[in-house]
Amino acid sequence: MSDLLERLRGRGWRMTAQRRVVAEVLDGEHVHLTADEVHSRAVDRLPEISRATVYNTLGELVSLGEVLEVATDKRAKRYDPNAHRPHHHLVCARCGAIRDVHPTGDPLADLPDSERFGFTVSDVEVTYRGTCPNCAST
Amino acid sequence: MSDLLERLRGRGWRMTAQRRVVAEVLDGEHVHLTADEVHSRAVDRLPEISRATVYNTLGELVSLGEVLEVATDKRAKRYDPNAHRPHHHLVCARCGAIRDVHPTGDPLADLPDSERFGFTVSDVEVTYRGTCPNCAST
DNA sequence: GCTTGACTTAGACATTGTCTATTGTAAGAT
DNA sequence: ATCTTACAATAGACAATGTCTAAGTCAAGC
Ligand SMILES: [Mn+2]
Ligand SMILES: [Mn+2]
Ligand SMILES: [Zn+2]
Ligand SMILES: [Zn+2]
Repeated sequence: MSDLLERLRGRGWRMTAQRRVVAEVLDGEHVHLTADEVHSRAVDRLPEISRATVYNTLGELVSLGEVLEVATDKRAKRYDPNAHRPHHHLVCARCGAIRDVHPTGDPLADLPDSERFGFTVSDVEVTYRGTCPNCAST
Repeated sequence: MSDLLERLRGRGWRMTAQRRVVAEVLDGEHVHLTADEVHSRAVDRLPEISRATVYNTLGELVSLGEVLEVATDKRAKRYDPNAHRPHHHLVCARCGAIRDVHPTGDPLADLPDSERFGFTVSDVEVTYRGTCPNCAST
């Protein structure tokens, strides 16, 4: 992920302070941030960055396939910089904590043709829900 | 599903015209409606019903386990009256069409203990994405 | 038929996301 | 180094979705 900026430059991305900051925020320890969380962390480094730019940049990163949009939260979209290693998510229903998980087996193979209704199925998103150890102990 | 109203009455639900209309809308052929779609269909039958009541009633039905909230759409929550037969969803990325599907196998069994991080996992939501036959042919 | 606590309502407010007109600037050309 | 210009950033309006409150209404038990 540290070469994200290089890859983007190679793709003809114009490098600006704002885009660099958004990429750096995504590259940090916090995965699965909402757009607003990305914005507030970006503001810490570049106070004048606007909300619109954060939304634009996130949208571009998604289009480029460098970041995934995940719908684990029923309120806001979350942005996942871990776009290159397929995985799914485990979410605490109480506090919202999110972990990447790697289930065995291929969920796509579990959908027989008779259940595809003529669709061309290209992707599966699996969300496990439960209670995290922290929330269980309180 | 036609005895939904009976079940609710049995649970001490006070029966009002508004709640009856919301239940009737959910009971119709249209599954997976957004709150606003439920409201607009409810208004056809009971013009003075308010948005707040629709949101309240949907929330109550979810709490009672009679309706499911599904996050197939990254914009608005969708409400699924098919709460009593476990299933997952197949979504057209182009037009948003949603189908109920019944994959083989149990996705919960595919998540080994080592990938549960101490969570108590109680539920799995699987969303298959692709292109519906209608959208593919145009 | 009353009474009463639960229900509904209008509309303000909050959150999340999109769009536009204007201003600014990264990067190639000179 | 400076110039040029197409692309990017900005403020803020607007849109869509969801939540809350204070006041009025009514279903259901007596
Ligand atoms: Mn992830
Ligand atoms: Mn369904
Ligand atoms: Zn938790
Ligand atoms: Zn379609």
